[in-house]
Amino acid sequence: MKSQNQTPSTDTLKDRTHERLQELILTGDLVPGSKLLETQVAARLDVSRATLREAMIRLSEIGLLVNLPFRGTYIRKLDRVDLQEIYSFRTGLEKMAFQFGWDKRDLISLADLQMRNERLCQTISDNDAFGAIMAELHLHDWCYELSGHSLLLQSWERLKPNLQFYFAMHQKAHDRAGPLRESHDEYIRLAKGDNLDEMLRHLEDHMQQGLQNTQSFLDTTSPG
Amino acid sequence: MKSQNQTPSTDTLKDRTHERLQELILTGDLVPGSKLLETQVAARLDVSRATLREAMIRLSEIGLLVNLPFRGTYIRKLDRVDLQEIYSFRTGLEKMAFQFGWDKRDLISLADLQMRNERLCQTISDNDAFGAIMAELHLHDWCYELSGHSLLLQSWERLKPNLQFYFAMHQKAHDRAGPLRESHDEYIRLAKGDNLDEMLRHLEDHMQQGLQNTQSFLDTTSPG
DNA sequence: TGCGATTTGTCCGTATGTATT
DNA sequence: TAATACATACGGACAAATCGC
Repeated sequence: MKSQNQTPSTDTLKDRTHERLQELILTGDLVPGSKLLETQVAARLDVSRATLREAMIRLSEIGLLVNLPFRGTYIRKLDRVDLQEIYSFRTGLEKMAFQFGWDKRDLISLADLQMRNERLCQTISDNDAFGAIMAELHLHDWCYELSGHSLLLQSWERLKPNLQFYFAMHQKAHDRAGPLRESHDEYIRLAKGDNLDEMLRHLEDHMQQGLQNTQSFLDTTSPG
Repeated sequence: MKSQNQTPSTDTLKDRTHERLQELILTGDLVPGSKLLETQVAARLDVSRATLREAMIRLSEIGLLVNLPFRGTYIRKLDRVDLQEIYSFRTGLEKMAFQFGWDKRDLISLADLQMRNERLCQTISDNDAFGAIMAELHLHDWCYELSGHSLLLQSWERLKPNLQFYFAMHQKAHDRAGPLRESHDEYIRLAKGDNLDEMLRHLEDHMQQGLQNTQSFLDTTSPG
């Protein structure tokens, strides 16, 4: 008996547990650096320890959790170097995505891109910071889907939770956050254009700007 | 302070099981497309089902196994499209690696590269096909280590077993295989030089050549 | 189509080993 | 050093889903 609908997630408890635990991390409900006690978390999520452990393995693979053998599993802590790595890697991935997908663009996919951007602008106008973060990521999903490259898409899907995680931390620290209103205008314009090299060059700037927009608050946090 | 032994693998049975199972796949001991019966494999590896399941999750993440909920876990089958994806993604990753690591090269690391190439040439001379495959991958490890980029290195470490897997299949089908004697001469020369763009351009050719060198036999195999 | 056999998903109790106090 | 807390690992159990006839 399952009145399960909205999310087409697989219907194994392990997978739902994976998603729920990721939620708890991404919303900042679980504090970075803190230890996860298996019995405690299992009880909280109302699953067995075996099921929880299977869910945690995948979160460790992604990088949201860190497992130290015989010592425990901890919520990932992000420092400035980690964030720089995430952004530089993301830049490389997205350049690949545009290279693979460039010739696959058509009217339909470009209209789709346009829609995603409008949704982003809408959430920003609404002062919906969390929604804006999700909308921005969804905007960037576009090029990966366009590429039709499953390994590339997988890699992006693995990286994305780390970005969300950082944004959540950022937003929790200073409550203003999120992308700026016009930050994607040039991005969209170039993505619709016919100059791939210019698009690729812009990506470097775009990402660098995104990094610096969010990175700053780490400097004010206690080191270590 | 613990006296370190040969294998720096972690001490947990789950991890050793992961490695042993990967061995069985990479050596072709387990046939691509075949189903893994948990009780049977667990008995063969002399571990509990729970431990085996935890090990299998990570192999599913890498892509060597495919898990279908309630239906079972299967050994990955690679078709021509998969192989093309692996190679195109690998090309992108390695270009990133050289970009990140280019300015970090010094006499020591270049001597290290030289050594890896000489070892590769040696194994080829010895007609040690399996050793040559490992030596070639180790040669390519160089740029990822040089980059000092943990996400990039991780990504490569995830991709590498898929390459090994394919090489193993290839070698099992036709027993001649492995890299050619001079295939890396230009690669090494450019990696030692001072023209990054030329290096990046060569990578495309190098990978394309590697792909076509191995891809051919898939055409002679039954489709599906 | 249906039914029995098989296998996976999940839970629990428990024992062992490791880290920490 | 001893004691405690916890992760690791096992084996058995059962329901639910799938598979084969």
